[in-house]
Amino acid sequence: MEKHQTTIKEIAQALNVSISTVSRALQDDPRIGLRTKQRVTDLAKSLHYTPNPAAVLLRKKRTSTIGVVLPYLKEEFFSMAITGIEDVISEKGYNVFVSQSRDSYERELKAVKSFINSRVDGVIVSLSVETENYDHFKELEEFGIPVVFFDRTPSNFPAHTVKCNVLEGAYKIVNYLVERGITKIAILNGSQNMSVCQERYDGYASAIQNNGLHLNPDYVKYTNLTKEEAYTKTLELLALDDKPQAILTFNDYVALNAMQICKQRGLTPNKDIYFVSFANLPICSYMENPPIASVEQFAYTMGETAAQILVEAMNSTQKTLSYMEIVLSTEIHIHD
Amino acid sequence: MEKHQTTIKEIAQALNVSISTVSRALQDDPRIGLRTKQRVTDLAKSLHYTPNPAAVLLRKKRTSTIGVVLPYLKEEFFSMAITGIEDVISEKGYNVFVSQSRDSYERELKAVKSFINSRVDGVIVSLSVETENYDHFKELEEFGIPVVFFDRTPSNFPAHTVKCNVLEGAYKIVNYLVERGITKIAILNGSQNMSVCQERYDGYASAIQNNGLHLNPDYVKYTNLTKEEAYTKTLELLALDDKPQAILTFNDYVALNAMQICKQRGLTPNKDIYFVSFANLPICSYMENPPIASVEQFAYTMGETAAQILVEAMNSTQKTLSYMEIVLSTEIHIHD
DNA sequence: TAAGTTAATGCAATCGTTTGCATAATACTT
DNA sequence: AAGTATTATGCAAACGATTGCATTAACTTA
Repeated sequence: MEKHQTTIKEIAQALNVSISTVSRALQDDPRIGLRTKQRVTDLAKSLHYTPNPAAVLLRKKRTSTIGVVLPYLKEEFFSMAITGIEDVISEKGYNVFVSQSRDSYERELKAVKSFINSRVDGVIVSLSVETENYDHFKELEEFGIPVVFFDRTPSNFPAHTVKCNVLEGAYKIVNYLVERGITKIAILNGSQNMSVCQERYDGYASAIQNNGLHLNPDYVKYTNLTKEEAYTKTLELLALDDKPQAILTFNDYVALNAMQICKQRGLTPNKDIYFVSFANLPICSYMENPPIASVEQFAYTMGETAAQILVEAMNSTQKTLSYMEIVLSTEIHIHD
Repeated sequence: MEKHQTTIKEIAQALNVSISTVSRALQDDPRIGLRTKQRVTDLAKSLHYTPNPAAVLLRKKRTSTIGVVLPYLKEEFFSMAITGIEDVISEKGYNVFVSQSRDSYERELKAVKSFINSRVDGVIVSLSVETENYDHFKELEEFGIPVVFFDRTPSNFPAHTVKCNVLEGAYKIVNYLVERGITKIAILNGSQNMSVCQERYDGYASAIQNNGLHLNPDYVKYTNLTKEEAYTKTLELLALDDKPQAILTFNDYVALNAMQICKQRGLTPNKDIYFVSFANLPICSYMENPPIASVEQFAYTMGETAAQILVEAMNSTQKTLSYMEIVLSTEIHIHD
């Protein structure tokens, strides 16, 4: 295997100039004469010269690579965010490493460690459900690698963050239900330790209370985002004497699973029991009875924004003491 | 920014030994005494030493990184394949770069070029619909970078490939329909220039003919996999005087789009007109009326297999003259 | 105890670039 | 024509690791 790759040295020898001249010519350094520059670039092109990234890194200490860790690639929300990140980052000449935590703390940790080993210039993260310890991100900072969190952001940990105004979204969507005369509303949330879940709950709770309704603790469920828990918690809700008329779910995937179990119990989702959800993913447009309303979270924009902040952070030479916290506003989509 | 990172040299100075001793100690070279080895590894650990990948690469000429280019991350088929690739490859100590072509030849080309620049050790590809020219893969080979294709493999281009026995799958699923008494079967295929599409057609055609049925050219449609073409070609089928009773689609996404337009025309999919499809993606389990049968393609296994072949190819020193062509057998799932 | 082994460590070149500091070549003044 | 800018190039030392070869220290053994 191992085919030969042209080096700057060979170009120098072939042209009978020094290595530094070639290097400078290729960088369009004004010190190099036009004729020489021309000869160098011509030869480089014809030999398919490509600078050895290792050598460049060794000097420049930049890999022009960023790492992204997120729960699941297969969730449209994340793959759309990736696309946003890619579009911004690749335009700036960076490469992207993507790693899935599959909602496991262990895997997230491993991914971050491996990003440190490969000396990425920056990292974008959306936390796994399990993550409660943030030491691996502290370690990144110790290595001088900036980090930006999006959507699933840490709580009580200072960092650049990008998220949606989940509180407002939850508030608005509950309001919408109440306006339609639906008053018994449950919430099938994510894990308690995720700040987005806290905010969802807060929005939900204040909408309930501002409408003079009773905040029923039986209506509040948390899940670890697995299909199993979506099932059991939904069944718990259905088993209540005073069944809820509607369920606000953490996201469309939780909604899908909850709806599936409802069907199995003979209930027609969004007829017998309403669902409202977060994300508004394209897959929902294929559903027979999709959630009647959802909070759009602008995954692509989130990715873009996170990437922009990261690029800034990577380019600023001095250590940042202040962090950016971007909150994008949400939008409610009615599906009927 | 730029925090300091421990080097082998610093460890050497601190311990008053030579750089080479430290290097060897860390590699557990038998030449180094046990006491020294212990002191070195201890100090390395306490200083959070991590070898500089650039320096290692410069000597070893291996990045321990592979690149993956595929159409869409958001398609479950591909994200499952990625997971298979990741599992194999990360166990062998490699990192994975993922890039989406979004079914554009341009983007695929760019991704491959950037993989060359960053000197990945190997590449796994599933072609974009548009790709008809394979020069960028030839270039990879010129750089000594092995390539493995999966699922969407090139035609008339010698290479390592992993795919399913699409022909057999198509044959079996058409047979299944015929057994159920359905004889007017159309095919809504992908692009003509993809070999998997050719095979789908061949399986379809021979099943039709072996059952003594008429191979109606009006029933054969090709699409570029966009939603729009799924719509228009489905409408063309619906507009025929002799409407098909069932449609075999390229994959579940095409099926979803085709079914959507049927609904818009007042037809209930899988009641008024049957669908059978390829892939058998998890999302289909959430559908009201999913395709009545589908050909399972084992995305995860494909990813795993492709990764294994790549690892082998990367480790073999001499240039391979023969290529592996793995054909996984398919399985038919009946959904009613 | 001198000679011969063996075990442990060090030297220095190398990988392909970049870059600060010379130096050489040319052009510009007067 | 000699002195001074100006422009174009080259030298050589980094960057952080690996590795073939040389060297030193320690241990046997007769």
